[in-house]
Amino acid sequence: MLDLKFVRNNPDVVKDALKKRNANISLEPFLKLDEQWRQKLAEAEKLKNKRNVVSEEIGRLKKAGRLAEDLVLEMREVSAAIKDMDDEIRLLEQKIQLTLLEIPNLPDQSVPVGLDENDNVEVRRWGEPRQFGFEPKPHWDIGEALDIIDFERGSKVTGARFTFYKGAGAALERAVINFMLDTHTREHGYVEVLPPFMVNSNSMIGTGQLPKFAEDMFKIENTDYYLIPTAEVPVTNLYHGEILEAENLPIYHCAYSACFRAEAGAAGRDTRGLIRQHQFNKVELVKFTRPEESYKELEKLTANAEKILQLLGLPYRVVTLSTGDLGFSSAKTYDIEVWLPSYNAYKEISSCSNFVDFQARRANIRFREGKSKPRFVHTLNGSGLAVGRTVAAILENYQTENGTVKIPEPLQPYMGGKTEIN
RNA sequence: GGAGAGAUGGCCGAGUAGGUCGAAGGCGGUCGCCUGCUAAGCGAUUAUACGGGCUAAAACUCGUAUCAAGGGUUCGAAUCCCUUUCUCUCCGCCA
Repeated sequence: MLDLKFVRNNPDVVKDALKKRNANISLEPFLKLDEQWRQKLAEAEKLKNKRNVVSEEIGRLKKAGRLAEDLVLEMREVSAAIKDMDDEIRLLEQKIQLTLLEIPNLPDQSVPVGLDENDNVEVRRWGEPRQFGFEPKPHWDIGEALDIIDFERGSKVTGARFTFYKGAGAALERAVINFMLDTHTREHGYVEVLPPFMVNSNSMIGTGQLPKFAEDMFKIENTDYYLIPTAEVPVTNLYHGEILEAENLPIYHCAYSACFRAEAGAAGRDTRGLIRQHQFNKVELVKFTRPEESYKELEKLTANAEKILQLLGLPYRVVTLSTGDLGFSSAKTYDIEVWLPSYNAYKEISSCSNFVDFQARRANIRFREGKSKPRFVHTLNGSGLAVGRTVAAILENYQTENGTVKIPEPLQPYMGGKTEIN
């Protein structure tokens, strides 16, 4: 959420940002509502002041043993008027709030202006895509042939885009999760959190999934709970409504969770394999920082995620998302894309974003430095990494001509010393 | 699921026969004094949000709101009533 006062005082800056994002939102209704609201508020507050002053007077008179019927009668009417005005004001506030909640974040100056993902800018590459001496197979064929991934039974038991991992497949998934968590906690200084996999709507508003993107999520019937689309939601909201100690910043958390996405509007995309599932595993990195440090921390967070791919020996590239491809809450995002032979392309495996104070304002997460007023922290997060896609990348990049898969060295201790899936 | 108790400021904790309570006291924080240094001590100060005024912006100032959340009674609610949420204790159930 943007600062109400900022939008009021800098409508042109906001309009310009919306244009860069190709967001079709007009600010005019908002500005008009804000004007109305402030006027009504001033009127109501004047009346409330009168009521307070006179009520005090009534108390004084009664104590002195005098009656004050005329004043009581007058105040009865004033109170009724106040009630009506408060109703109007509340209605205006709700409208303003809703508008504000649906305005996306302002892109950072350094974000390339563009229409869509085609305008994303490559920042760097690591590793060389392997030259196969044979026709490489896609991971869904490898997984089925080795009997370690079962797509068909996933569909039978639940539905499309749900999958069973089996035997060495399940073990590999678990190994990747543990390897990532251990690396981030031991090497990169993150404190592990194991969050709830459901959150209430307030938390979803805090990180920006609601009110705009309700159709992307699974809601639990007859409750206010949603399945989390990412651990970002519970972990960022960990400090919802809190004032943090400045000396404790930055706070680094990493978290494993299952992630649930309705994938509304993704029909026909990535229909085969592990790439686009309704449920997948992810290790998430979340940071709370001082405003001055957030962009430096974004670089570090991205590097932490890249490190996993380097250790696993998976080629990747990093791109800066253009204004047209930037997520709703983000001010700047780097996508890390891993090389997938089946796609003959780099495919997103991590998204590292700086939300600046956008989420912090929604979730009311602040910090206090000495005696100064509380300020909003900056929040960041990134996948460190998407586990299913990592497993897919391992299967494809480490496949052998005879259909087996070599296990990357760092994962072998997590697989009981096993070096190959066959 | 049943019965009961509770929710007050950064923290702890007073305050309920409604009235000057944004809220005693303590802790913590900040500033000053004192002390060879540290500790201790003394004094002062210390909520947040929003709106208006004044500003380049602050500071400042005026006002409003906030004692879990929402509603009600009343001229007036931290205090009374209702609903919801959460916490704790006991019982039941359960991995």
